[in-house]
Order: sequence, then structure tokens, then C-alpha cells
Amino acid sequence: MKRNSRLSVALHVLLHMAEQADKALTSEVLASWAATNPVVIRRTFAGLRDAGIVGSTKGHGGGWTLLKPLDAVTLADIQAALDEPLLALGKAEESPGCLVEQAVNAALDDAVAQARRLLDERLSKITLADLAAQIGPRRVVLAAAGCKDPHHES
Amino acid sequence: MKRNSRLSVALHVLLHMAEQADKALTSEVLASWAATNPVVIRRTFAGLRDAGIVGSTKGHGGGWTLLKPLDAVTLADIQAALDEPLLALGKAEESPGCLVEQAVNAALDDAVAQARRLLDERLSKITLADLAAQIGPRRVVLAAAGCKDPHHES
DNA sequence: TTTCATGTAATTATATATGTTACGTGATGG
DNA sequence: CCATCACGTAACATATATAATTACATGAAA
Repeated sequence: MKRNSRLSVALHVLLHMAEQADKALTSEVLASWAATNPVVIRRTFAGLRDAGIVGSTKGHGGGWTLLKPLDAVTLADIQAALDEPLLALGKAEESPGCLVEQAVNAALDDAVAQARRLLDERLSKITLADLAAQIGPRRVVLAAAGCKDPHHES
Repeated sequence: MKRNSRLSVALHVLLHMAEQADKALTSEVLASWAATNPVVIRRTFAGLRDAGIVGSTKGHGGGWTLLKPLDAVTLADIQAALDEPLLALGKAEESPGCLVEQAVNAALDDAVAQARRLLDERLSKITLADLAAQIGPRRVVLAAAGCKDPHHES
């Protein structure tokens, strides 16, 4: 992996959890789905837990469970829970003495804030249920062709 | 510096160039404005040159010149010329075998593409002339207070 | 009380962006 | 024509950010 992919990972794992509903699933199982490390899952999901999207229990038979129905969780909820940067635009200097740079920073701050609002607005209209609905067709097509779900053979 | 600040640097330098109009300015001068290295300027401005926003000449008296009037260059033009990532959202895997992850990637690609369009739309409505107009007032205010333009004392 | 699973700190690895050095190319002035 | 200047670029070094890993503590269940 290379870039900020926490949202991608979270969505992937959450949808798999939905298929195994109700069972508490360990970080290790979740990590195998995302081809990553259990600790990465715990870190990523810590925000989701704080946001009430998932719950975790310790000890025997413990693990992670989805606490909300799929249509009650939007991508914006998840994004917010993960507290990601989202936009890659940075500034050369945060508090410049130069008047020109001050004006540049102000203009960029403005545009970035607006872009963030617009993206958030878009993400808030997509629920996990919407994504799940897009998986169904793919699975059916492949199943008809006699394929198994090719999950992480690596 | 830390993050993707090429747009910030480019805007800062371009506006300073506008104040010294017509004279060819060396990478070294431009770099001193941005508190960076001449080579960084050359790299950053290579895209702007290809886009016809600035020109460069070699040899004695050579350097960089603005080729377009300030109101003919939008932030979207500059952004496009620099070819920056813009959005920080990445994917865990680019071409996953997993159907769930395929659906996640598709949805994210969609949302990101839309956000990019929206941000670009916003940036295309701001010209360098708009930014320059925002500098004037600040400078006047400070001059009245007896301050010099405090440029990069560090 | 042993085992299992999360919680979290600390460390290492890797990727990206930026800073720097070095050298090539073309243009200008003597 | 040749020394100088300035861009063009490759190669290398450094800094920061994200992810992967290790280690250990805490709490719950058998």
C-alpha cells in the first residue's frame, strides 16, 4: 500500500462484515480480507467504534460487530469517523509574513473548504446499502459463469 | 515544507512576477521569494511553460516571464498545468480480485471524479487578477501604518 | 487461571515530496 | 571563439506521512 487508503479499507471490510452479520469477527479475520495487519484494523476501526458504527468485545468469542443497518451509514459518516485529510493541497508556509502569500493562502483555504463541503455532500448520499446493492449483480454474474468468489488467493 | 504545496508555491511566485512585469527573472530570484531552491522552481514551472502560461529563456539576461495577462489565467489552469494529485483518497488495491473491493473502488472513483469536477469548477472561476486585487488592500493598509513589505526575513 | 482478543505504544519499512548537487545545453557578450 | 550565464534534467539526499510490525497490557470467557 502507499497512499491514504483507510476509507477504502474500512468500506471493504465493513461490507464483508455485513455478509457475515451478527457474528463477532476477529481483527485477524478482518485483516485477512483487507490483506493487511490486525493492528491496522484495530487502529482504523477505533474511529468507527467511537462513532457507534461498530462495536468490539474482548476475550473468547470476541471481535467486531456492525451496530447499524447498512442503509443508516453513509460514506460521509465513515469518512468523518476516520478523520482523514481528504484533500492533498498543502501550503508552502502556514503563517507567512509575505502579503502575497497571505492572499494566496486565503484563496486556497476558501476553495479547499468549499471542495470539502461538496465532496462531503456527495459522500453523504451514498450508504453502505447502496454499495452492497452494487455487489449483488457482480456476484450473480460470476456465479452463473461457475466462478467462486476469488477472495485473496495471495 | 511537508505536503503537496506546488500550487501554493506557483501562485505565490506568479503574483510576485506580475509586480515586476516584463523583466526576465531568474530561477534564483523566484526561489528566494518562495524560500526554496532554484531547481524546485524549474521543476514546478516546467508545467506552466508547457501550458503557455510562462516562458523561459537561457543565457545572459535570461529567465522567466509571464506570457498571459493576469485575468486570462485561472487557478484551474495552473492546477492542471502542475498535474497535482489534488485528492488524498487512495485505494488499498488498484485491481482487486475481490468483488466487494471492486464495488468499493468503483464507488470511490465515482465520488472522487465528481469532487474533482466540482473543485475544478470552483478554481476555474478565480483568476490571478482576482488574487492580485486581494493583495492591494493589504499592502495599502500596512503602508499607511508605516510598515515595509516584510519579505522573507527568515 | 489459562487462553483469547482487543487497546495501544513503540519501532521499522516504504512511498512521496522536497531539497541539493552535478552536469549538459543553449544564448549572450566580450 | 570562448567565458559566462541561465535554464533543463538526472541523480542523489532528506523529511514527512502512511502503513506494517512487534511487544506488551487489559479485560473477558472457558
